[in-house]
Amino acid sequence: MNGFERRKERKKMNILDAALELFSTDGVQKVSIQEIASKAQVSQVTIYNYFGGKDELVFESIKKFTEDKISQFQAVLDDNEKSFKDKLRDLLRDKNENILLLNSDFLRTIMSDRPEIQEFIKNFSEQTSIPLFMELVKQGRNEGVIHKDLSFKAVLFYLNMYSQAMQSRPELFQYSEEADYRFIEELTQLFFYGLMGNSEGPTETI
Amino acid sequence: MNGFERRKERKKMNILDAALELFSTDGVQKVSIQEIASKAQVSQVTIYNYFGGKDELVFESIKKFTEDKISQFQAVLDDNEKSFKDKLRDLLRDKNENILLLNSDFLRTIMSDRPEIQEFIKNFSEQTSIPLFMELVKQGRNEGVIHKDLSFKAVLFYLNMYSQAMQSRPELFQYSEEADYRFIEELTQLFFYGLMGNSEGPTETI
Amino acid sequence: MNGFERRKERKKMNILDAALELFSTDGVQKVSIQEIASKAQVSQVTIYNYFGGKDELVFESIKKFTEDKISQFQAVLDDNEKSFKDKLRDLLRDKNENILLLNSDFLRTIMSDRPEIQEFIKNFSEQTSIPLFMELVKQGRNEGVIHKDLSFKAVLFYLNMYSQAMQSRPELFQYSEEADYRFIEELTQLFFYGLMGNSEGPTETI
Amino acid sequence: MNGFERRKERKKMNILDAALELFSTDGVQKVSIQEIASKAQVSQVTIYNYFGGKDELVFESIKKFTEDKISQFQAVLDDNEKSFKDKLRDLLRDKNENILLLNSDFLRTIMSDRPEIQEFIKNFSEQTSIPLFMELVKQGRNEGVIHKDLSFKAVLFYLNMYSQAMQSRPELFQYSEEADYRFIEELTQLFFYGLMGNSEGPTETI
DNA sequence: AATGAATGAGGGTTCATTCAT
DNA sequence: GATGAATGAACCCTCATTCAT
Repeated sequence: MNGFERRKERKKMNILDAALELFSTDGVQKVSIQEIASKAQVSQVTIYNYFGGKDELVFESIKKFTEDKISQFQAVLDDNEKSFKDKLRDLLRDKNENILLLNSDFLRTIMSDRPEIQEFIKNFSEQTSIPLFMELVKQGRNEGVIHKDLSFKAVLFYLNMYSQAMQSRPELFQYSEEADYRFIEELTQLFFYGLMGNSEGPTETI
Repeated sequence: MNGFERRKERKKMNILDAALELFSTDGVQKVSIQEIASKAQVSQVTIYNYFGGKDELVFESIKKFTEDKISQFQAVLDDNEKSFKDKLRDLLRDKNENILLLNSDFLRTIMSDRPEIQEFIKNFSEQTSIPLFMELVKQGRNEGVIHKDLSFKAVLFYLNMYSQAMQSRPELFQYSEEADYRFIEELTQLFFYGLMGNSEGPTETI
Repeated sequence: MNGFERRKERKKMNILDAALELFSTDGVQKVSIQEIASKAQVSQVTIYNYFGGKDELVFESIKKFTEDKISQFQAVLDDNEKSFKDKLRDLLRDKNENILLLNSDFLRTIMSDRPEIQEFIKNFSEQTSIPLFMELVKQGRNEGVIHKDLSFKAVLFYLNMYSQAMQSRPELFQYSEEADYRFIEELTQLFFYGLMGNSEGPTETI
Repeated sequence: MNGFERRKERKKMNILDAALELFSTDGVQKVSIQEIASKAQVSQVTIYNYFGGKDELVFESIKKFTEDKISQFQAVLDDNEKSFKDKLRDLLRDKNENILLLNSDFLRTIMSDRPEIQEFIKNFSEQTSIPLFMELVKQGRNEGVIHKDLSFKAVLFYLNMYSQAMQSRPELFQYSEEADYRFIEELTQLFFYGLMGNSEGPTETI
């Protein structure tokens, strides 16, 4: 890749990063191309030259978003030293955003009236995201922390639910000064033992 | 209230209903005053006369939304015949929309850049929604289906999480022809006994 | 029609007049809505409110144009006192614009890529313009100035050709100070006797 | 001219050909530099390097257009074997585009607001086009098919009028399967004998 | 009181043109 | 010398909002 292409690629990334951030924060509809251009420090027209229009830009943003997420995911899974619980903790807590089934707020809003994007997400889930995730669940079963009678589908839904909940209230899970350690412990309890709890002693924190 | 005022009040309600439905479906940004006026069969200007502007209309819509929801909630709670589990089922499954902590997609998007609305939601939660909810949790504890060591805050978060997850995938929980009963049972298991499960037999479906 | 409607109607006419004039002069493509709005002394948006968009405005302009022309045409034809030659002179010379088959430059340019407009023109020609014109040709035949063996179609084409040519060079036909009377006489000769001419004496001027 | 210059010249021609074709078809305003560049398979900037800007490109296109036409014209006139009628037929019918007075639609639209182009056309007409044309008229007079009393100016106008009419409705004059031979004959009649016709028998078709 | 009419501001997009390699 | 990249200006259009009846 020569100098031209490298600079072009970098600019495209700038634009996509700017777009992604603004879209996530304010919603696709509300963000103007002008805003994105300003944030990425390019002219509006450059965005049109690269992406063709707002619709396509949104699409590309989503592609980048999912690819970024999945590679983070992959990185965690690939660490053969870690236990299921460790990996889970990394996935759920440390990453500030996470997509297992790729149905974060951001995506859901967009998908509503964009069939091509729906299609893309569906394919991506089935072909890339879910297979990866199955590996993780297998490990959890082998290590005895996922009940063997639970179907994969149910576990997927459950983990995804937790993942989303944590994303939507990240402040509750970060070990900040104000963090409420007891609260986190309780959620761990709930995660592993449910609402009725178990009679045994305390568990580690996820 | 005389005839004039009653007609005025009815028109206001028409407008709010129309607005709420459109806002929920398409997002606040995307819905134009013209659309709302058409749906409510009034002139655009009438909306301005009644509400002052789009911002105020959004605010009033949210107020109505929360009040509607809370009265549904109240209705369920007030039925002294029902057990905790029954009430929970009604709240989680039967209502197609539910707000415990009032942080549905719809609201979260709007709140982002509207401090007055954030304030309103916060106050409403603290003063109206959460107290109601505490009643429910108490009943659950008394009936032994909520572990007594779990803090109210944790239970609140947990239930809210389930509620949201069910809303985001309503198709998984409706008893339609294609419903996967085993899946629903499993989620019930997860709800009460967590990921590790319990050694006992099956539980009822929530 | 009340005051509201009358004012609205007048504004619509202002806009159509402005549009028509600019379109004729500079071409549809080149004229911006803003220009039309300025000339008609309304806001751009008013144009959108009335006509919906540029395409529709163009269409309405054409409709008005054809209707105006046809009523001028009708007025000439309706005068039962006039001979064929007199009417022809009025049609060809006095009116600065004339449409027999409605294929003036203006229209031809627009029609090229607008099937609905083509359709409209075709229908208008067949149902309104041509029938009127046939009346005129009949009179010409009866008065012996149109050779009886000439088909209607050929005469139509011929007159239309003259009409267009005169429109495209109006300065040659106006009785201005610089007018070249001999030239006009010659064209009359050509009109009635063709390139080879006849052996008889001079004819009147059309 | 060396290899470099020859290649450059060829590129210029490609560009002019592409421009001319697009301008004629879609109008100057509607055609973008990008379109021309694509059709001519060069970069946009090359067009700027060669021609300086769209205005100049339009001008050069017109020059090429007129030169092409006049050399076609010249070719027909130079054939000393052909009679006036034969030449006329070639000019009017066989060539799909023809400019005698150079006032085709294409040119007229452009000229409207471009004084330099108006000037060029005027000069070209007076110095090149019209003198050539006078040759033709002389031949017609000598062969007795143009009445000797008709001024050159009138004949010019007349032929030009026919030429344009034929261009604007080429389908009526092509000897296609659906051609209406009687119609063409009638127009020939009109051409030579005018609206009143002559008493003699039929004439050949032009 | 209620509404049809009117508009300023802003959004997405295209284009002729210049810059920089 | 030729080109991919970049842009200011302008266009069509929509929307929240105000005016005038």
